[in-house]
Amino acid sequence: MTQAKNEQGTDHTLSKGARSILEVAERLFADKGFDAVSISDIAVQAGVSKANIFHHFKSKEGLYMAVLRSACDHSARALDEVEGRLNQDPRARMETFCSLHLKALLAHPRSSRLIQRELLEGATERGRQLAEQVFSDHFSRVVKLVREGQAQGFLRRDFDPALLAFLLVSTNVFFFESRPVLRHLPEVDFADSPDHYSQAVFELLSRGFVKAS
Amino acid sequence: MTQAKNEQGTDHTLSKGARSILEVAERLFADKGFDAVSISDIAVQAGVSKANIFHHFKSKEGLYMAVLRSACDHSARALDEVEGRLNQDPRARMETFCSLHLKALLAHPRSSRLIQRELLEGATERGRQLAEQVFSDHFSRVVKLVREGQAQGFLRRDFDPALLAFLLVSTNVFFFESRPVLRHLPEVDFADSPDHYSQAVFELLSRGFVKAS
DNA sequence: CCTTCTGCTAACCGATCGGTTGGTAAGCAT
DNA sequence: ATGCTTACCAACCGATCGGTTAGCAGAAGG
Repeated sequence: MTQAKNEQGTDHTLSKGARSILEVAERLFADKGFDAVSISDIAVQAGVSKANIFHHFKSKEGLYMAVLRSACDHSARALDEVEGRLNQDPRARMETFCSLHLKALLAHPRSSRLIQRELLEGATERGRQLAEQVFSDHFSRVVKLVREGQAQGFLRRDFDPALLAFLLVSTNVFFFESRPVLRHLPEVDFADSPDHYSQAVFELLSRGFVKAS
Repeated sequence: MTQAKNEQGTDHTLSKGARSILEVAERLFADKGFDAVSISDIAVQAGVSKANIFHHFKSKEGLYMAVLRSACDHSARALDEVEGRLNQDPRARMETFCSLHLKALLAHPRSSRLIQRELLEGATERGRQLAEQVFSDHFSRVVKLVREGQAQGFLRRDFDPALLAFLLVSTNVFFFESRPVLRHLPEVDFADSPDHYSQAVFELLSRGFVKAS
């Protein structure tokens, strides 16, 4: 089951029909969730017959898992790319990591939503462990980054690195997650400027909110 | 449509059957989502006939909205209680607010999950504006709290109060949301000690992660 | 005693669900 | 030409979906 993919992530070993099924399925599953999407929906929007979907994927769950796997791949590759672009200054490393991580979330909203939904779903097994693996993979990298910052003396050493890592990830993920709501809030003006948000969060986290004594 | 509820939140104007329908529906909807739960499921687990559900609620969506409304009520009342217990010291006010807010999330996981799920669902209308209203209501209170802290001189004044409010809420919500995953992460030891987590987050946020120069 | 209302149910409805069957058409190697 | 595989589809299947109908038991009120 090795998959040959080009730089866009499209698999050219798949037929045109199979590819359009995957694309449509990703969109619908990400937007509405597993149960709210029917095979007929996907078939109609992909311009193929319903039976053809079962020709390419063994079941609805199989199709969903294929979509989820592809989303996890995207997510992992996006993070690889982020790490590749990290420069050497320890302070800037963390800052650019956060900024780019948020950008990656926003650039692939469907993948992000799919993974996030799967994490939220406690009752069903389905692909939770897949999503958990992606999450913990990302998380470990952030923890590593924080530890390096502490080792190099840029950061205080008297806090749990996992805690800071969790704060960084959570603010990014929750920002992504709640953006539609944030837009309606009169107090919030950063909903549509993720760059500004990233920078402001980092500034606030780094110096703290307490008035210097 | 006035509802008489006692201090436990159970509505004694409802018959025994109707109450068990609501309880079961809340559990199932919170655990599995709207589409993954059938009326038959609810009927069987509530020990009533399927038709009886439609006798008490006009449709599946109607039942769901009733459940969601009750969850929003719970959530709002929990927050009221939190605010009632706030003491006067401006620093302690914020800290206890965060701690109690997280406690409230964890104490009513079903309500929290229902609202969160609704916020995540962009494609369907259903009860999103209800959930959004609850969210923005909570959020406004936190913003107010931060503003007071700034006015009283405890906090720095050179950051956006909405931003700090968002950080506080997001860390709590995301902690609640990702706890099942956090338990599996080797780096994390605060997954099952929310008190310790609250206190550590507050400490980190207040002083910042940067080494004092 | 009779009516009315409430809580409740068995049986049923059309629609849609995920999935299967039997088949066609095209490509490709032998 | 033949045989095998892949891509694809119309028609169909049993099950289950949300929702309706018709009616029963019992309490309330006149």
